Amino acid sequence: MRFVAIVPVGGDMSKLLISELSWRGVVEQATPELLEGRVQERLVGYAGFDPTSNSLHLGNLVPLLGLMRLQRAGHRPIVVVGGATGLIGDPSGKATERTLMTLEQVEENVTKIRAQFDRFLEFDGPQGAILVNNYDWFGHVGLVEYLRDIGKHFRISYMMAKESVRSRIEDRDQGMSFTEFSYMLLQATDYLHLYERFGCNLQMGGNDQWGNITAGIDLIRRVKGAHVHGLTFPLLTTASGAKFGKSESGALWLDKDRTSPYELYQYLFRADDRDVIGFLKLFTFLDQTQIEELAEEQKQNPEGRPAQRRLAYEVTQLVHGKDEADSAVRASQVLFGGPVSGLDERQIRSVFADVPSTTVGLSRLDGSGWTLVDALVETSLASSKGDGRRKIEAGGVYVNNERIADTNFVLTEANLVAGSTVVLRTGKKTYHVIRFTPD
RNA sequence: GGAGGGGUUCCCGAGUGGCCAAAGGGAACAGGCUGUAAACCUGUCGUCAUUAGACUUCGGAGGUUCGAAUCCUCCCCCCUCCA
Repeated sequence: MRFVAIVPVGGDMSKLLISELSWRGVVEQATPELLEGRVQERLVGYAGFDPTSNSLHLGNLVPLLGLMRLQRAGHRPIVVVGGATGLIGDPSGKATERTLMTLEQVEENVTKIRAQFDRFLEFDGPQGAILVNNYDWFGHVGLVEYLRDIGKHFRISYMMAKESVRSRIEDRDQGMSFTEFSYMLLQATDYLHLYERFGCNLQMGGNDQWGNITAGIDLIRRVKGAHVHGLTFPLLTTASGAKFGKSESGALWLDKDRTSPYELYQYLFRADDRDVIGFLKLFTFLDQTQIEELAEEQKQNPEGRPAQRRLAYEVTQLVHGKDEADSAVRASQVLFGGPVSGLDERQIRSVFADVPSTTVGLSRLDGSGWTLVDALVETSLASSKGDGRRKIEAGGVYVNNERIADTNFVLTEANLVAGSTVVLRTGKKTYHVIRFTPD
């Protein structure tokens, strides 16, 4: 991998880490000894990822970067994929009971997610990251055994007092199943297990995880008499109140087949001025000086978006690598740079790689041609013909970056750029490339 | 098991026989302004249809009625209290 861990020795290690995380605004809550830099031993820190989908998403990058920073500071990261907990469903931060996923779904998601960690963490060497699936230790535990060994350590009043439980019980028409109520026990057990097996002494997670994390800390104290630590990250919202990491088309995934590098780049490129510096601290490895310089540049030249530009590039590179990041930049330059009609074959190709695209047979343009409305629907730029027509009427549809106001517009060979391509756009920034192949 | 309250269009939430494709808000989408920003303003927001209009929708299945999201029957699910 790309980096070499700094390996200082001694009690300052955790102090360095915590001060690094602090100036970046990564710490929402932490246990006092950790926060005050009084932890002497090397940290073995874990973060859990429940397989609620077949890919990690942008939001997962926060704990993931937490693990990366931990490792770079000379500590040891553990990734827990929640093959078991994913079957139960974490009520934390959820207003409503969730439908259970099937075992097959979870297994499939676990497989896909596991593979995504490779590019972020160093798994080799004595301080190498460890990846485990909690189904490995939950899959065969019997209920009676579990209730005796773990359940006995939890008082109902303690569990009821947790925010995740209380808010649901208090809600007049929500309530909560025993299944979800039990979730915190499972997560606490994870921590205990990792403590016993790997000497794990830190759990990190989003701030909604605080209750689950402290449940684990308390369990370990009771069972082992040991003192371990916890840390939570702030939950991100954007300045305008939207959830971070959700675009109009849903979550931004780290899997390039679900969210292309170009889309990821564009999402970050559009970050609010008020958010962008915070995001740079949170999502990049740029140091304090570099970020201050960018903040200054941003102030001088907001329309140049130097901070957003850098943020988008850094994150895209982190997630997809340098080549993908470069081509996302190129595609953006081409599409937002001016008229598309003058594009040559090479530029077109660089755009293809990343921008959402559709390939259709050239014969679609034969005869009476392909109506623009139909093309919008087929490329998902419009959700229905009515929607497509409305967008055209409102002046929000462009063919090769030229506004089309006629709802009856028909695409023909005359609209091809570089002999094979039509660039559709709705609104200011949603592009879709159609490639026509001989058939 | 008993009593009561609920399930409405993406979300919240009004609607208790026709004036309901269904108020209001949010989200979202499009336009304007701009910096591919924010804020603000405007429009749209079930499907098809250029229009007229047609069709599908209010947990599910039946039924009453000229006509049902609204009434009746059965079923499913959720909440609260009692046992």
